[in-house]
Amino acid sequence: MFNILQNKVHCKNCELISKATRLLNASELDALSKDMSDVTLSKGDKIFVEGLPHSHVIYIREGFVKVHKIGPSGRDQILKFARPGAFVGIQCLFGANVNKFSATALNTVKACFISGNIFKSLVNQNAKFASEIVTSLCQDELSYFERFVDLQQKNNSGKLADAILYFSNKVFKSDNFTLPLTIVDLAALSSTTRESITRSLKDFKNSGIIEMKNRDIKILNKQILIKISENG
Amino acid sequence: MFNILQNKVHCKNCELISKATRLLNASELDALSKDMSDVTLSKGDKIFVEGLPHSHVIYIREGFVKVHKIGPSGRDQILKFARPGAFVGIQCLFGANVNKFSATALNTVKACFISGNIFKSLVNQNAKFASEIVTSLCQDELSYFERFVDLQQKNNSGKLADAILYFSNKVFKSDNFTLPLTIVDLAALSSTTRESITRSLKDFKNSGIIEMKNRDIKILNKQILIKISENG
DNA sequence: ATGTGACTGTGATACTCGTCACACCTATTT
DNA sequence: AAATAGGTGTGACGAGTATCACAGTCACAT
Repeated sequence: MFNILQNKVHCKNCELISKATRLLNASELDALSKDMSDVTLSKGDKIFVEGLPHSHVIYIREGFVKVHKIGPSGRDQILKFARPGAFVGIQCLFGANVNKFSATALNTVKACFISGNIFKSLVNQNAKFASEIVTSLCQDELSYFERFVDLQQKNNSGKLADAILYFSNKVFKSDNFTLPLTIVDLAALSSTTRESITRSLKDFKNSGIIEMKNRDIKILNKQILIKISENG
Repeated sequence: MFNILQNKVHCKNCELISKATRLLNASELDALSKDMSDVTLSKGDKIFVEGLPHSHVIYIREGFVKVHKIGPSGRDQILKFARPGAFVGIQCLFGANVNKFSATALNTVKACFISGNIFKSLVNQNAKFASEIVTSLCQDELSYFERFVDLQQKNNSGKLADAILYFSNKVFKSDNFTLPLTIVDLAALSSTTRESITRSLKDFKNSGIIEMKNRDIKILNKQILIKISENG
């Protein structure tokens, strides 16, 4: 459950300070630090709930967070993952006043809750900080464009291969890792169904492309996985 | 073809100045105005080509622009439309140094080409301007999220209904309008095929939901169209 | 030890939709 | 007048995948 730490560290001494925050001056850092709450969340905790009024921007310091949204058919869809160093909820703060998506902790997460007013005023008074935020929003949106066309056009195997390669290359930087997701999450990420993911995974195992026990994955033939991702 | 006007208007006198640009001070406005080129483009002209190095941010003053991206299967996909008042290419300027999407004029377009360096320096030195840019990026991204889940989960009729309702409600604010798109574009927008759009349109006509001659559309039963969009 | 709930595997079935092939239509060109 | 190109309509077909139903597994609580 939500656990607000008493002895929180001042932002200026935080070793996980973001690139943007580093550009704040002393008084801005003080204001931020005074305002923010340092929180530890457990697996499954909702950080953000779609539809509720927006209140805080969240800075992820540790852990793995899924950012997801309910579609018109009621199926949940993972938009992206937020990992240490990422802000969650900036889009809702500036672009709406309600949460347009949810965010859920996939394991133990340490995060800083920054009230929207403070965050907005920092953007409004410090151009360097704002510029850094612009940069991260832009990078975010570009990768989202990529995903957009990929998910539209690839078949289920291709989408699953993408997901596995994402974890291998971007997250764990290893061919041997433990998925922080359930099969249902994998389906929400790949925009397909639980059953289809099961079947594709079975294909991959039978073809000797991966080994998988519980959520431990070992990639045996990355080249084929890449081919499947490209041709799928 | 590209036609650079000689007698360009100073930005401070432009009646189509953007909300963000209005927040620049006199010297910043001068710098922007001195740098930018005022260009008129014809239908079909490419404003931006995916894969080429990024050079300018484009501000649309008149006309209708499609922003599109080639997917892994080679099919083109429309990410969004840019209309008067919108900047195109900010994401590529800050998030990459090559164009990650294309932009094409759908009719006669008047646009200002602003060199990337100038735009970046404005964001870096004027927090109010930057904040406005952040806001528009955020709004943009939220509407992508919406589209993202919609296109994943709706059937072809639902997606087509969405497209028609978009033009009726957001663009022309009328139930009677001329589509600025070909059927092929409609397919790229709805993330389906030309043939499927033809068939769905035929359904809509046969059911008395719309009338359509060439690209003139008249919505006869908007309620049903909304139902199709919601249930599709 | 028994129940409960979250998660996963799998078979049968139906249906949407993408693909291919071809015809047609309107401009514009030569 | 013929040729070419871009855009559109339509029929037949099959692959891919969503859906449904049910069974099995595991962890945890009572």
